[in-house]
Amino acid sequence: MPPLDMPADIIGAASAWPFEEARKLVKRVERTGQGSVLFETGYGPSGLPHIGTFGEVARTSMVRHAFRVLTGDRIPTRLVCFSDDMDGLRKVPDNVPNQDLLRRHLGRPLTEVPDPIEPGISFGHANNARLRAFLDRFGFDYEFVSSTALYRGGRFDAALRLMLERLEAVMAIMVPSLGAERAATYCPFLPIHPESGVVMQVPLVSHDVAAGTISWRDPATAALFETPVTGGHCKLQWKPDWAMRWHALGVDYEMAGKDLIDSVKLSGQIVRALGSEPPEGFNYELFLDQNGQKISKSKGNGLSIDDWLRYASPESLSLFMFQKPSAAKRLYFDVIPRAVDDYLGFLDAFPRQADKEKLGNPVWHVHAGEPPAAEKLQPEGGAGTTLSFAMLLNLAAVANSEDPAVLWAFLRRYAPGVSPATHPRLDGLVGYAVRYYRDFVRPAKRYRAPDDIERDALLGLDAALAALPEGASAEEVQTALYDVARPIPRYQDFKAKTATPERPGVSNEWFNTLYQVLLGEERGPRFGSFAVLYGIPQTRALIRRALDGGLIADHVAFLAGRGTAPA
RNA sequence: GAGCGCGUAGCUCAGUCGGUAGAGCGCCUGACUUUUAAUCAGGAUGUCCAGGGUUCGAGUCCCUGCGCGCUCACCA
Repeated sequence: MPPLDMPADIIGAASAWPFEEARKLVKRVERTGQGSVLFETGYGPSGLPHIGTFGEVARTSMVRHAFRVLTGDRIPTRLVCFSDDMDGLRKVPDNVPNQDLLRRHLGRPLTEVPDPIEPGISFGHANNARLRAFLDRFGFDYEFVSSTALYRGGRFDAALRLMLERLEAVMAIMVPSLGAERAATYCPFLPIHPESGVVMQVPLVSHDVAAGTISWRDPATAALFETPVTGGHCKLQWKPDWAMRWHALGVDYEMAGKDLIDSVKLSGQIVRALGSEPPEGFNYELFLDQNGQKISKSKGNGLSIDDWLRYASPESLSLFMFQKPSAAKRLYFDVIPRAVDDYLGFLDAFPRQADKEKLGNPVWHVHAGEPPAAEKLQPEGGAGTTLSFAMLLNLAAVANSEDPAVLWAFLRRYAPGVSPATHPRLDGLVGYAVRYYRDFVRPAKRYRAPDDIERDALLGLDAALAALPEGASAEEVQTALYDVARPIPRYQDFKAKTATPERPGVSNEWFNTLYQVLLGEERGPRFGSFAVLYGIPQTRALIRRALDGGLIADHVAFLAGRGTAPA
């Protein structure tokens, strides 16, 4: 991290939430005198990483960076992404193949269940690898930690023996939080069955602190087992597990969703019973879908991480995560363009801002204090401006093209000399806009068949286009358009500004016909400009496809290919 | 039952330390165009949920209430 060239009082007064969070840690360090700080995020590898996983790592990284700035980077920090991969497989996920295979392994640790996709590797390990690839894709600085590896490697042994020693205290914390039925059988230790390998949820028969063992009975056979709590022979129940981990690793900071408020409370009490201080942290609000429902993987509502990254940059998602973690936010497709344009706007403003504002600017947090320069378009004789994503989406619709090169042709008209080489991030935006067009705009198109009058008019237009000289300008095409329609009574407009009885104007209906029949839209671009950029021969081909019914047939096929019915 | 979040323009939402209410979209007018909507300039729009309190001053802080929604109470 490069040194931050800002006065200490400005940094000290920074009020963005990552700074507020980091100050809790500064106080903690002052109180305890500790020489380093550990951040943790948790992950359950029973499924693929999701957008909440990203949010938690991104937000924790922002707090970590703020802490480093507040302390001048004098206190070493680490971020651990902890995978709870020794957890037993509770139910077979609906969205994976080989359901039978998984069903045979129900109850066993995820790292003992074969992966339904990749042979020769466990479900837990496979999902761990997916998580790491996912995090690496964003360039997060983290250390991956496997629960299974630590349990089996003995890293938790001392903490596990301590918990056994303080079992009464732990029970006293947990039991009141449980229903009567569960309380009667609750035990924080979950022995791994030595024969079946299943993570057993059984009542405690007895325990031996000196030996470090628990005794329990197999409910199926009534056989009595004595199992060491150490060495990976036992796992802990969720809340004691969290607490034990905090204690054993010395976790100083972990945030969690508000659904875990009670868990944080109980785990905090347990970690105190083990003689450690619970980590700092806060509870962020959950994400909702378009209708205000909680996003859940099983329901498949809301937005997946892949959905977002198909249409927008990781930075824009990072910005979304930065903004108001304490408010429940709706997370669905429509918020993407807004997030992208907010991001571009903040990036644009950053160089103009004073230090104090910079520390409050989301891009400072998104880019760990070093936001890149905004890519601007410089029209001839004009000031540079940042092209908004909203405008690019319009352009993609206007260009009626899934080809980024066509959009670049539009952009060069505005600012000659620009290219993907000079504006690589803008090129990324162009790619996103094109995809958005393909996935949202194009499916909504409704092509209309021309009637006889329209058919004649289109034939006339085709002939007029054919008669244009090579390299005709947009204006010449536009003029040709008017001249084709002017003699046709349906399109004559005698109320137009410049209309005379001899030379009537041309009504909007003519253009609307072109949009509806040729582009499948109710509105469209200035047609002269469109035809030139799209290409005169291509436009003529488009007209022919409209006349022979090809456009409608193509669109039906396109929709069928996507599995959607025509609009 | 317990714990939260939200309520601001037609819609979606910002609003930092308490100091004359903002953005985007939409809408209206105009520029450009031979009259259409990539663009540009300008404009209109508010019971800041309600009531009370603190204050010289409250969208903002405190209390109460109303409405909408979420989470937890089995597991993680």
